[in-house]
Amino acid sequence: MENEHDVIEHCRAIVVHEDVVNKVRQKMPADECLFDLAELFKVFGDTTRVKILFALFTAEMCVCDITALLGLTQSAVSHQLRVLKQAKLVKYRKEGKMVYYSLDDEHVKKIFDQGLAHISH
Amino acid sequence: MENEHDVIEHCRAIVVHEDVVNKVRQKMPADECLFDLAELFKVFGDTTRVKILFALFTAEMCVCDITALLGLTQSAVSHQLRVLKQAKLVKYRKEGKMVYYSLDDEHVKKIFDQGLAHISH
DNA sequence: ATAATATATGAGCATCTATTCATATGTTTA
DNA sequence: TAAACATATGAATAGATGCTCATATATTAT
Repeated sequence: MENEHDVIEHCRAIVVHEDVVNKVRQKMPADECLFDLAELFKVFGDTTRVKILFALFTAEMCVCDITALLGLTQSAVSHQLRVLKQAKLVKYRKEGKMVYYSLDDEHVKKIFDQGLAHISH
Repeated sequence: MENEHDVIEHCRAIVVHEDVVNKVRQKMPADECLFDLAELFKVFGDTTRVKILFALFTAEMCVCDITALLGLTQSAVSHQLRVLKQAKLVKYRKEGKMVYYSLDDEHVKKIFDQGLAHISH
């Protein structure tokens, strides 16, 4: 009963465990879901954005504050805030000519905590 | 007492909230820690790797199985397994000419669950 | 209205990264 | 030993990404 498998690319696959593959395939979330998840983590995959999010754990900050904190250009910070905004991770509030950013998500902290737990072995 | 602030780059910064910046700076983890965290999330920031990890939630799999499941080349899968291995997210076991990969981390599932919670608003 | 200031944004560039292709390594079978 | 096969890996390439620079927008003060 193991001989009638379809030939699967590159592995000459009389050995592929079709039962395992099928079981796994059933339990996989939809492709779109996995794509969106990767997109979310991509946002977390940059030191500048991680720093901004960590900063916002502590306090709401204006762009100028964040720029001062990180020692980057205002432009660089603004570009990254846009990415965080698009990912719905931060929200903003305008007050005069200043714009105050704050967290807009309850999950980020938990995700970061688990991440920190991983890297400390 | 707000007038004696150092001039901080690009913002003419009589307005920067020095107290806030200082408080935030105190609570920031070490740079190296933030860097490592971003590196970890970078690993999660790719659809192929996310798929591999999700697959391994369900079962241990050989490279051939994973290749069949994802419809990629064996080389592509192998390269990504290396990345996951280096990040200590998967471990492997050799059996004859085949190599079986499985999860090597308790945090990934929790991180992914929180991520999924975020993307479903 | 003009100047000053805070933030946002488009273009360009340098760097990084995921895949492919070719090939190497290591194991099993004939 | 030679052939077949599973996996790993180096080099090359195409596409993505983060920063800088210049400039636009919007608000406040003069």
